[in-house]
Amino acid sequence: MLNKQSPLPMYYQIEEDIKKRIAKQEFLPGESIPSERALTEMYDVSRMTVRQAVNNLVQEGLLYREKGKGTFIAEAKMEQSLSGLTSFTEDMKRRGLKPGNKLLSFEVKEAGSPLAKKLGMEADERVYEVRRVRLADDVPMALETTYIPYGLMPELTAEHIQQSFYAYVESLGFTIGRAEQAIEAALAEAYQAEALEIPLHAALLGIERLTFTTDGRPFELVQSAYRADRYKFLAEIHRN
Amino acid sequence: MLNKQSPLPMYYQIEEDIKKRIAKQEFLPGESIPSERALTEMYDVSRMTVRQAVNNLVQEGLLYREKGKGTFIAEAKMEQSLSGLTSFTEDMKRRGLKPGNKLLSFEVKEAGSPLAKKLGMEADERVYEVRRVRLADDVPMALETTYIPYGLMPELTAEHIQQSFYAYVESLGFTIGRAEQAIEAALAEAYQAEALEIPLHAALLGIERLTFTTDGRPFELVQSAYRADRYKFLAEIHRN
DNA sequence: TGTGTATGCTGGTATAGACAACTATATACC
DNA sequence: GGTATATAGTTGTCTATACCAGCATACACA
Repeated sequence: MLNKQSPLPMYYQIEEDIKKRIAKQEFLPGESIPSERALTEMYDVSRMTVRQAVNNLVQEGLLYREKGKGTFIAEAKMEQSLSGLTSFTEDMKRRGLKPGNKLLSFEVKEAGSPLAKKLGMEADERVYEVRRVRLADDVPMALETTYIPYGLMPELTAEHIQQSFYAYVESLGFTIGRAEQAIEAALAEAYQAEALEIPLHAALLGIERLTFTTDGRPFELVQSAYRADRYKFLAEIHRN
Repeated sequence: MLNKQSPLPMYYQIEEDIKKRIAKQEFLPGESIPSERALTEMYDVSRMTVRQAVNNLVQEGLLYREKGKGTFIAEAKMEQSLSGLTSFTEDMKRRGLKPGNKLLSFEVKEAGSPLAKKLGMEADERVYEVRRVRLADDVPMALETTYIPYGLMPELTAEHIQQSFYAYVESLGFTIGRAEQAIEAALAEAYQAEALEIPLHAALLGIERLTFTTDGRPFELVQSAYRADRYKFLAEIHRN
């Protein structure tokens, strides 16, 4: 069942196995999974190891515990994990659309005061400014401007951005942690209407995202304007 | 330091103590906290207990770990915890505004097909429908319609809703778990413009929230239209 | 008929110890 | 001066065990 020699920790292998069995409908929503002590015997590990695996799945929302009764499968979610920090590309693929890109500009300029404050840098330091139209099934979906501190990654090229920026960031040894998002509604101005091929004053969904590494340094600020007629923002939140 | 007789678990007391010391700036952002073995001695508990406390704080985003180096304080967040499932009332208080309420209607009616599907019930079952204008500092902020399955809480009154609905739900023995939110932009229609005292075709932020108990049963569907000129939706998301 | 109560299950908390993997620093050597 | 190498400190993983608290059931007793 488990590979004790594997470099993958055993609690992780157990997680994957339980996920697989839920996916195979071996366990059904509302039913309980075997007790922790039973899993201890099944996987031949200690109970603490089982608990580490189960805790992670509870954290993800796949399982829930009830003291004195057992651990149960949660109802299936409406979509494959709404939560989590994803790129436009991942987001569109998940929705079954073909993601596309049209680069409008790629420049390095002085940050200026408001931007510098958000990105935790000095106003006279430089940032990359990348402006793009984002496409879904070849139709304009959003107008997006990304700001990245130049000092953090002086080797960055338009290609890195166009391919997988997050993968590039992680290849530099940063670990992507969390993001703060502000979402608001607005009316399309002339330049937005033109780029997105929509009427003037059509509804837009504006999303501003500030993304941080795990040690709390901001590394990108993204300002997007999505066509309201084609895009809904989906999120999942948990009670503390 | 810790009270070993307390009904509060020791890992929880340790969490609170570390939080307090961060708040007091005894530990500063970017600095490391004492090593797990040091904390083991300080609190006179086992290392696993310390790890349980620290793990929870890492989960909350207050700390982050680096293998082989230590555990560090994360940078302060821009606001007091953006994440988490909160009511309109809590949300407004957090923003420093005085929350208010104007009840438009409180009815029980047949769910009908689309609603029933979302709430996991039959189309001929009944739901509460509560329509309200939400105020902030006495100014209309949002138009809100809430649907609640009648069968789940047949004793519900307008007062429960007006005071603290979530507290009432939990007093019935349900545990509030997670919510799925869809956020979109729209233009104000006539009835919305009137209720919110804004021009026709002004921008609106539409939020639809489906809230579940921990065992996966949906118990409320809320459809809100917020004035875009006065409201931004803030969220925090984490990388998986 | 009902009502305790004992029992055996569940998850929750906590201990003490072990070794692995990773990081930084000091030391010895060339 | 530069480069291995040892070493000590860190978090990561895992074991084996113990007792507590909540829950359901069966059974004895009134």
